[in-house]
Amino acid sequence: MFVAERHVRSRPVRDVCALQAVLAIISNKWVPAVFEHLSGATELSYGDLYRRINGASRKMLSATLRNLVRDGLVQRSPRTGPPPQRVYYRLTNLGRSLVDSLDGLHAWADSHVHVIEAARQPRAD
Amino acid sequence: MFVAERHVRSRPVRDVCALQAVLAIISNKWVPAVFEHLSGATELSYGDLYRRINGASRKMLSATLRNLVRDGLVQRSPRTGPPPQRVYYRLTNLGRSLVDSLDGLHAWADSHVHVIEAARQPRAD
DNA sequence: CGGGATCCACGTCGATACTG
DNA sequence: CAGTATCGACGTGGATCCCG
Repeated sequence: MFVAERHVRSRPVRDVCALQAVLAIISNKWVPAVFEHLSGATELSYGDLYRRINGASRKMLSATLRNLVRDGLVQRSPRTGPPPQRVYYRLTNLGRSLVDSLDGLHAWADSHVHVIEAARQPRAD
Repeated sequence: MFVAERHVRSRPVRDVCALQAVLAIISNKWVPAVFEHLSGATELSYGDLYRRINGASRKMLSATLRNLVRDGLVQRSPRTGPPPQRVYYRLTNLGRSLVDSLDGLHAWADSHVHVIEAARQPRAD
């Protein structure tokens, strides 16, 4: 896991691994969508998320949520009651702080992604 | 590529795709390390980077740099001169702005990654 | 020195079908 | 409603060898 731990003299390389670990989490295809929707509501059921996130299969949504719960970013709250049982998901405080920290990158992406895609054009495709 | 473009009524979902595109770039294993090292110097040669980034094969470093150049985040400057030819890489302005925007997430990762890993423990590894 | 070509292992993602 | 099981497609990453 440790990418660079030597030659740490004057320059940063403060902890690329931590960043990598977080990137590994949020770069899973449906994580950004889940974050986006959960940050816009106090809590959403599995079905709510499934309907809102277009394109994700149930399996992928389940796996995504399970991983986020495992990492303590999302809280799972099953409603043990009448037959149509529902499971609600919400961001934990940790999850919200991550979404907040992601905001800067999010804004950058919104305003610069077109520049990147434009730079890619010259190479066909 | 477009994950969520429908059902954009009142809630955000401002542009998850842009974020995903950027995440797809920076979540490539050696990108964070390359960014880190290039942001700590005006320019570094291929060999410099290869020596600094421990664990990366030449192939992966090449591919990583090629992609970053393609996306306009890194500039490639070959030194056409004496036999031991060298190729220098440096961040473009676009690349630097991305690294800057990544700083918030980087800081978050440094201070919270241990919490996440602690949360993961209970499930045996 | 700075790469590219090839082959292979592995993980992610998707479609489908099935269960409590 | 809320998932799990299985399979297959694809992409990333790594090792090795070769080239200018």
